[in-house]
Amino acid sequence: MRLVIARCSVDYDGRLSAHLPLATRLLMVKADGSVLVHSDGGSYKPLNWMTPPCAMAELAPEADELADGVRIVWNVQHAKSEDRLRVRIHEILHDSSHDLGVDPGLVKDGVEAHLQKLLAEHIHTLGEGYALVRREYMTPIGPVDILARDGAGLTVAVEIKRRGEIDGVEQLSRYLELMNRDPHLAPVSGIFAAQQIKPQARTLAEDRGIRCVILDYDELRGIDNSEHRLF
Amino acid sequence: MRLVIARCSVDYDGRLSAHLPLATRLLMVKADGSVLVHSDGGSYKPLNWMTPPCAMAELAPEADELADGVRIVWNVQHAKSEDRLRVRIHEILHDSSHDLGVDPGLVKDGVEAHLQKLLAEHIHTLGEGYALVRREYMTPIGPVDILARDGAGLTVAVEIKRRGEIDGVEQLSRYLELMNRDPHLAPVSGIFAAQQIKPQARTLAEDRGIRCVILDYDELRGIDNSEHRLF
DNA sequence: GTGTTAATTTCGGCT
DNA sequence: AGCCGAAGTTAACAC
Repeated sequence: MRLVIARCSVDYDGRLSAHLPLATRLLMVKADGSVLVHSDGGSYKPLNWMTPPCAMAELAPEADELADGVRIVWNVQHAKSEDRLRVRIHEILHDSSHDLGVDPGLVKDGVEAHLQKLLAEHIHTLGEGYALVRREYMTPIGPVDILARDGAGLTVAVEIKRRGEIDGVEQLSRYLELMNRDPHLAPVSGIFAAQQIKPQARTLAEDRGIRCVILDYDELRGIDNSEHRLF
Repeated sequence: MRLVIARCSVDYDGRLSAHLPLATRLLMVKADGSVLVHSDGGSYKPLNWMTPPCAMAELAPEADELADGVRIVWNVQHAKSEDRLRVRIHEILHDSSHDLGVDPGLVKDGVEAHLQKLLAEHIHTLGEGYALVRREYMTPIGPVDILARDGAGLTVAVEIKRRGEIDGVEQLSRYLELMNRDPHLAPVSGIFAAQQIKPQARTLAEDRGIRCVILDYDELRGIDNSEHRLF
C-alpha cells in the first residue's frame, strides 16, 4: 500500500463525471491497483476512487498543466470499462509504501440471517402451537423468510428485519397478496418480526392485519443456551 | 489526519459484533475523530470504522492483553450510541500526522437528474404523439418524475431510475393509485423507465399494467446530438 | 430534526 | 457470470 499526501485536483469520468478542485488530500494506492482519494473528514467513503481491476500510470504533465503548477499526473484506468480517474499532483508532502500482506478477513455476528435461523429454531416464540414449514419459501416475486403454521394449522408468512421499516411491510404485503391467490395456501396471515419496528411501519402493518413481533436477539440466543443446558 | 500502519486486531460492538484477527493494516484517524481500518485490497469500504461524532482514547493494555503481545489499545467510542471500536495494537510500523485543511468538495454531473432531463427533451421516445406536461409533478406523497400525455391525450406518469428495481415500481404504484383518485387526471397509466430493469421488477410492473421502457443514455444523448446537427 | 430516495453504492449468497 | 437483497449501508435533499 502506497500512501501519498499531496496537493492535487482530481477528475473522474465514467458512469458520471466528477471534479475535485485543488486541495491537500490523502491518496491511497492499494496492492490491487485501486486508488482512493480521502479528505480529512466526512465519513468512510472516499471523495473519489477507482475500483479494481485497474491500472495506474504516472505521466508527465502536458504543457498547459505544467503552466498551472502540475508536477505529476496519475492516470488510473479501469480494466473492464471506460472509467478513468485523473489525479493532477501539484506538490507531494508525504510518500511512503508499506507491505501489509493479505488480510484474514472480517467475522460478523448478529445480522438478519442469524435472526432468521434463531427464529426458525424457536418458532414457538411466535405463539402456542406454531410449527416451522420452511425457511426461504420461494415465490415468483422472491423468497418469504419463514413460512409456518399457527396453532390452528393455518399458514403464516413471516418477514424478518433487523430494523422494521415501511418497505419491509410492503414486501410482506406483496407476498401475502400473491400467496392468498393460491387456494392450496389461502388463507395466509402475516407476521412482521424485527428487532426494532418504526411507528409508521407498525401502523401500516396493523392497518393491513399484519401482526408485529419484536425480536430480542439476546433472548433468542438465551433460549438457545438454556435449552442446550438441558442436555 | 493521522496515518498508522500497525499489526493489530480489531473488534466492533454496536449494531452488530465484528472481529478482525491479528494482521497488518492501515489505521486512519481523521480530523473529526473518525477512525478507518483499511486492508491492502477490497474496495473503498474499510474493514471496520467509526463514524463521527466519536472520541478515541489510547489505553494501556490489560494484563492478559499484554501477555498476548498487545502494546497499545485504541478505544473509539461513538458519542451518541453504544457503538464501540477497539483496536489492539501489537506493533506500529509507521506513524505520521498531516494537516490537510478543509476540502472544497465534489462536483458531480451525469446522474438520474440527467436521464430525467434527457427523456423530458425527447419524450417522443416513449411513443408516437407523446407530449410533456411537466417534470417533477408534485403530489401529496412526492414528485412524479415526468407527467406526460400519450397520443390519445391520456395522462401518463413516468418513473425514471438508473436501475429499475421493485421499490421503484412500488413508488410509481403509489403515485398512480393517488392520481387515479383525481377525476381531473384519471385515467392515469404508468411507465417505468430505466437504463436497466431487473426481471422481478418487470414482472411486478407488468402485473400491475405498468409499461416498462429501457432508456439508453448514449442514444438519448445521440438523438440530442443529431438534432443539434440539423440546426 | 425526521423522512425519503439515490448511490461511480459495496457485499454476500445463490442459481 | 448474473441476479437479488442486505448493509454498522452512507449521503443528499426535502419537509
